[in-house]
Amino acid sequence: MICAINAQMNNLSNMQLFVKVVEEGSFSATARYFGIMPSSVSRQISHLENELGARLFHRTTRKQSLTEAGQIYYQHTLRIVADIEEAKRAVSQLAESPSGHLHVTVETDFAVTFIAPVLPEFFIRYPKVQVRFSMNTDNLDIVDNAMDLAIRFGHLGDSGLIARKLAMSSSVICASPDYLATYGTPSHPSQLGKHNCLSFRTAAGKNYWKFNDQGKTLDIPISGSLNANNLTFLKENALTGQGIIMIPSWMVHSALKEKLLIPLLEDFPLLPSATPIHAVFAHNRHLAPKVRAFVDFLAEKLK
Amino acid sequence: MICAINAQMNNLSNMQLFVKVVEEGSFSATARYFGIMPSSVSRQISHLENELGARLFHRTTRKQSLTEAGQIYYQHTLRIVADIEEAKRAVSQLAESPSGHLHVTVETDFAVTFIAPVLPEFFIRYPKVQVRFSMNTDNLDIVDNAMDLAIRFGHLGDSGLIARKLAMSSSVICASPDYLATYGTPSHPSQLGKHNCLSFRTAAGKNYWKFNDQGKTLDIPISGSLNANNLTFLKENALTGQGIIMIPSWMVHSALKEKLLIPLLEDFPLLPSATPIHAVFAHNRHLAPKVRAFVDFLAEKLK
DNA sequence: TGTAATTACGGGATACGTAAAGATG
DNA sequence: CATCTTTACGTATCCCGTAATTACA
Repeated sequence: MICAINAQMNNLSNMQLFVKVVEEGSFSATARYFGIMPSSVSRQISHLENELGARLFHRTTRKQSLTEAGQIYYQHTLRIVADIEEAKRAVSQLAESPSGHLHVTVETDFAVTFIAPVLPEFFIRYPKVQVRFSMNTDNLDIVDNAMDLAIRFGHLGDSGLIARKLAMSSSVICASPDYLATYGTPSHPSQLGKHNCLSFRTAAGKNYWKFNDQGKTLDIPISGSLNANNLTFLKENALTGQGIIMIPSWMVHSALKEKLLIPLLEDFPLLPSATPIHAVFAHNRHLAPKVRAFVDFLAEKLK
Repeated sequence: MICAINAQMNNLSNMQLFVKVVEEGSFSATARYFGIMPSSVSRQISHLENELGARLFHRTTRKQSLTEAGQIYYQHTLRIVADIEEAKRAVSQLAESPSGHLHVTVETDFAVTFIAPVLPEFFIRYPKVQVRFSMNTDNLDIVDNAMDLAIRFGHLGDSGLIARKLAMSSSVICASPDYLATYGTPSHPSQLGKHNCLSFRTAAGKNYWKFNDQGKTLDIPISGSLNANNLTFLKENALTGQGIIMIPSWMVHSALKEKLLIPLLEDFPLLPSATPIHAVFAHNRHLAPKVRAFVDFLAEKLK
């Protein structure tokens, strides 16, 4: 069967057809315009008339004119068809170039450390995107909160979501020179039990630090005077000599360099050796360009 | 809008479905509302997303929220759906009760004699109908001139049109007493050739008057000083004694009664004995109530 | 475990194009 | 006679509902 361009003209709404017939003043001309058979035009107009319960055209085989009902319907449909086109255009624009509002949920420290520095470049590259960050200690549900993107540490609780690895985050054990001068420097993980360990509280609530001691796994129970769910807060307390912390390296990069914090137990690698950082988003099909652009951008910058 | 039973939901546009899903916040609830399967809702939304090239909902199997594209689309479609309903309503109203403008083409004299006297009652009965008369000597093309109704004498040239007989019109031969006193009273059709016959000119241009002479048909060629395409004009000339006219009885009803005109050759019936008067309109299906009302009204009044 | 969304699948309604008929200028 | 609308008809397509699957509370 030969059917011009598209298999089914079903998508071409009766209304669009009707408007075109009015403008062309001919069924045949309209059929040629859309690349369909005149019989289809005739049937679709008839169908429309049946639905409305009113004749739209006075017509013979050679010419036609609008009935009053047809005139009224045309006034309405002309606007409707234009509005439909406009609605498609508005949505498709979002689907074509990165633009619109991008909602991201991310842990504060990661945002401050990694995202903030590169955001200016992102905005220059994608001026039509506006980013709204939600920084929460607990993982926000992507669907509940209409988030386009989440940046998650470690293993992913979300299933059915697309995850793209942005970077690996390795942690380090460290303390301030003050603290070490006062309480001593541990030379083996087992000595941590006697120290004041400032621990980070995830939603899961981890109470152990794991080490690799020459192939053996050491599970060291941690205790201390301070437990918090904010890395910056932990770091500040370590800097003031409150105790020993395990913290992502990137959080203390400059502090280590400036000897404000001293790395500990470097012969006993932490387990897992590194934790992945993922960008998590809801779907692969029809992924909004704004999301793709941001994820690609972060992946590039964190490479 | 309750659509429950209907076999095919094809008419239910994707847009209406989308709007309902947004309002309900659930695919299943929407399916229940429309009386269709949840799988249909899922597929139709997916189809819509494919057409638009953008995801409309963030969703898991339990809940959903609008994407930015979805929000924008919703703003548009909400209005569009309302406009579609309004367009249907506007047209259907015309299709339900007699209302709107009714365009009628009719011969002047018939309108003056028969229609004008009963119009007040018509307007009382159908106050929402406005009638616009086009009085032309030649038959107006119904389609070309977007006429809803034509009132036609004699045999119908229009084919493919619906005709409803309103009345039979019989004609009469007559002249003024003055004329007859001056030129004599014909006692047989054959004598008409010697008289001044004022003839009516139809589009066809009839040059004969036909009589039934005891079973035999007489074709009498007509000639005279006056030929016109207006019955009132002919009648006025007859009244002033200009000649003999053949004219519909109803045109001269009172003139005959008041002896201002005298019937002639009453023993020789005219052929055809009576001419039908038809209401002619373009279609039977979806006949607009305003048209049906007017035709029924005329048929009732001319009964 | 119960409910919601998705996907595969089969049957039936739908809508297309072809073709023929009717109408018109 | 060329062109336009309409209708009949056969077939390809689409869409629905059923049912199985996966995900989530």
